[in-house]
Amino acid sequence: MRVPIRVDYGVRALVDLAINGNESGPVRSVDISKRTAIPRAYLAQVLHALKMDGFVSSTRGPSGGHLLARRSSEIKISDVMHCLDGKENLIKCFDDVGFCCNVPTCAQREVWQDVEKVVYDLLASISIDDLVEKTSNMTTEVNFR
Amino acid sequence: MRVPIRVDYGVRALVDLAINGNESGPVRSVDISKRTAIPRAYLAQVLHALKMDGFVSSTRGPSGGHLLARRSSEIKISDVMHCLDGKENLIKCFDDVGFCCNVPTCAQREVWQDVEKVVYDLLASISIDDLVEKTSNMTTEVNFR
DNA sequence: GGATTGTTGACTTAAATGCTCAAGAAACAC
DNA sequence: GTGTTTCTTGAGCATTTAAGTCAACAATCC
Repeated sequence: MRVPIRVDYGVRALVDLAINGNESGPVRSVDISKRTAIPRAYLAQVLHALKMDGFVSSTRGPSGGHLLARRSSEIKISDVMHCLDGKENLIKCFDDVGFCCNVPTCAQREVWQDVEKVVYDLLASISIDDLVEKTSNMTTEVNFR
Repeated sequence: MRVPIRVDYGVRALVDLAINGNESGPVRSVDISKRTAIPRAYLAQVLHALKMDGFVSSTRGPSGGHLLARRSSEIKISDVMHCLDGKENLIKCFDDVGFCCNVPTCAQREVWQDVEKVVYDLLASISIDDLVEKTSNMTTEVNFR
């Protein structure tokens, strides 16, 4: 069980946008890439996906770039997960009828559904803003060393 | 994020062993395969992995087969998960230092660790025996229709 | 010896993942 | 207009992983 790095990239990009965007105008994806160490071209794809789901807005041309389209406190990590990890389920037999559940009694189906729920509930309790806060605390600690 | 079907196979096989094994002697993997709809050859691999981690025992030859090596109430789903989903982490940067955390401030690392914990805690609260119970309830319901 | 069962390793296929590249399209400056 | 800058979009690529098959082998029992 593994979370695709692309989801982590998405979260990182949004946190970066929350910190460096807004007042000072759009943020170039190249700059995000430099700060977050996410490969340029790949980040472009991630940002585009985030745009399609309404998390960020973008403008082209000089002084163009990306901005958060919602308040950072209103973007939950579960939303980002859903956007970037696809709409597929934790295990195939959820949607693919007859894949594994051609067996009349399948008790563990419910287990996997519970796992999915527990993960999404946890991620729904954390917003981009929460991570911004945490990041700024970490930075402070570093400065005080 | 997806749970490998092999983990589900493992759980199903163990539930089948708990139901059909024990008193009546070892259970042939072919029989498990027929009842659970798990491909024969693949099931053999799964059973072997389960044996290596001490969940089942096996004997060869005629009237050979597999048996639970522990009580079904003492096998947690989290154990099976650990056995069959490998010892890798939810996201690469956990172990692979410098993979994504070359950035000094990485707040979401902790988030992914929490997700991992929450999943394992849930799976640790469910035993093979719990699933046997649930299965027998399901079967009863079917019979009463 | 012969049938039966698990063991083991090699192999195949298909899909997903992470990533690059290049041609395009909008926006802005001149 | 031209040119530069930025995002957009689709194609393509390399690697890994998952799921599964197969065949030779080893142990066990009759």
